[in-house]
Amino acid sequence: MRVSREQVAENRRAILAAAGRLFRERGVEAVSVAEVMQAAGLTHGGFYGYFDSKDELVAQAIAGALASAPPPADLAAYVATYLAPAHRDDRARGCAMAALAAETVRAPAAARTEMTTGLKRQIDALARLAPGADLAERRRAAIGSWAAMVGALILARVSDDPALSDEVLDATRAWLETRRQQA
Amino acid sequence: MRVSREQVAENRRAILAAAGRLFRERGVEAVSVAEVMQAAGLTHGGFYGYFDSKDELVAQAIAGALASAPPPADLAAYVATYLAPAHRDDRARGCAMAALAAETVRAPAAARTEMTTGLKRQIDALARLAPGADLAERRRAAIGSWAAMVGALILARVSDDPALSDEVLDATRAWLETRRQQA
DNA sequence: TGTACATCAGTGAACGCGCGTTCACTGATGTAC
DNA sequence: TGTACATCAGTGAACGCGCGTTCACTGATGTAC
Repeated sequence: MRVSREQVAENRRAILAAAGRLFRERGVEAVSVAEVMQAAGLTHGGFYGYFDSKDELVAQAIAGALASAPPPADLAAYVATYLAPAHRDDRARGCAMAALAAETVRAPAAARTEMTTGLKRQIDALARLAPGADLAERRRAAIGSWAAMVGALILARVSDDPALSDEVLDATRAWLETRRQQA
Repeated sequence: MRVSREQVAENRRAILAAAGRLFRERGVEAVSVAEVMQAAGLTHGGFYGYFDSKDELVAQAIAGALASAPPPADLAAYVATYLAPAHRDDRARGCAMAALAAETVRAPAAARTEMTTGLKRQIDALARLAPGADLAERRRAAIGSWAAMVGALILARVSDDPALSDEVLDATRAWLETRRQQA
């Protein structure tokens, strides 16, 4: 049954949102096209009216998830929120780069390109907030801090020892804090 | 055809080594049991004489790959080697934590436990080398630095812009360097 | 040490299953008059 | 504005394929004498 143009636009949004959530939570390979469509309230057969392939969905879902992340405004607050247990425990709505960058290394070109675009945007945004005498120093601090944040979130998530997991978040936050105050 | 006890031990080693390489290079889900066995010079049917399941192989391959990594001796040299283009470009023989931690988040319990063990060992080793007034401060520096190293390697690998990829490695290395000199 | 036989590591066909993708069909939407 | 028909988004069965896993069989190894 044909649906209205508005419904088509809405369905497309629902598919991308469901894919963004499911991919972040369970990984791209572990989520089927049928699951994404069901989560969007549709059946799997209609998928190819929206996307040419699962690979195309992956690239667009990554782009959407990265673009929808709130940009950093205050550095200390951003770090505290990013390295919080609540973020660690909410993969489905959390940082798409921490959730998917490692597996995107082996993904088709389009997905890697979207991830690279998101990385550039994030570095630029953080460089505007980072301490430092000149742009080069602020950019270096932005890259180092962002690498530490992404790395810490991944390590905290993989740890099956809750105390170690919390320690990774707390220690990295404190370590970034003292670093920022020294600069 | 039955083979000697020495050959059995050798085959087991070959399977684990092949799995460690292939999993790091292409990810656990993208590598089949048959591929691992072929890379080890065997046929897939014999696999279940060595392991109960693919999940068990994954856990043991992760443990082996993490244990076989050379422990850090000199901090500056270790960071330089870890954040070098050669390491970024050699996933198959590189750091198993950078290659597999993110997807191990959703892996069966045994794999996560092995990854956690490797993480603890690495933090302890780095804490012995890190600068700091007391153990707590050295441990904080070890965790923050390790998170930055793992994060930077992942981000450098996912970037399809070679200049950005190099910059992520260089900037993180320089940033860790100045940090260490301040402490 | 040599022989006879039991053991068991390795082989490759086969299994059930879920995947990405295709397609004939349905019926509500959009449009021409 | 109302009607008739063309369009096309959505459905669900079906496809070919590769996966993890099983199993009957083979033949070299290991052992008992």
